[in-house]
Amino acid sequence: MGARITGVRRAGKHILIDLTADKVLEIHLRMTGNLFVVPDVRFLNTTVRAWFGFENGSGIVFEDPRALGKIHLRDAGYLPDVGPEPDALPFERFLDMVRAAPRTPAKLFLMDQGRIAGLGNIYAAEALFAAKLSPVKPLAAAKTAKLQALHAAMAEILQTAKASAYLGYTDPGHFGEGENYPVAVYDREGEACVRECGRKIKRIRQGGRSTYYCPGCQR
DNA sequence: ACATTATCCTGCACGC
DNA sequence: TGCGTGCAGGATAATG
Repeated sequence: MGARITGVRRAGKHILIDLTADKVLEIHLRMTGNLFVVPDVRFLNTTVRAWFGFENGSGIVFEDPRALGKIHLRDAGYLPDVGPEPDALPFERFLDMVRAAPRTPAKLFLMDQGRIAGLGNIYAAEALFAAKLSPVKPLAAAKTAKLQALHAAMAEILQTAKASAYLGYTDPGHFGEGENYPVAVYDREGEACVRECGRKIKRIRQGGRSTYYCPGCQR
């Protein structure tokens, strides 16, 4: 289309590539999507869903085995409908959000991108475990100390996550090894709680997805 | 107006 | 061995 890239930004899980002609390329990787810079766009594997070629033959490749990712061409000024990220959310404002959702289960509260951006199924579970909070109870019922712990845990977990994706591909078609996010509860059903509280991790369903938590220390 | 469920898609783990 | 089933993820549409 003859456009030039003028900037690259991120809002929550949305990647925003500013282009000339007053356009913005919005890319959401969802679960298995990934972006690569390749030296030659003539050689692409079968899981490549889209590619953007540069004048010299190199390009950006959007690879996504499960094809759940999304790409949209937006007008300049477009902003995805996501709330602030944890590290940009003052605790008092977080408290206001909590009080505004007195009946929403904690896990669903954390996963709503319109409220707070960045926490998916895995990190929401990890944040609640870190703060020793039940995934099914509303946060409004929790003590302030635990909410402070949760507030800090959200930012810390996402910071760690950005440095080492739990389910990232290091190469096209190959799961990353060794750099995975160190999960404490996610996908550990039946295993002993890492806090050695004597209980085993349970799995329940919330909003159609699996929630893992320790019934011993998350209350 | 709210809450739950289905849908998209593919690969893999599982049971028989 | 192979086949069928179900599940995983995020966001949204559709249904209750």
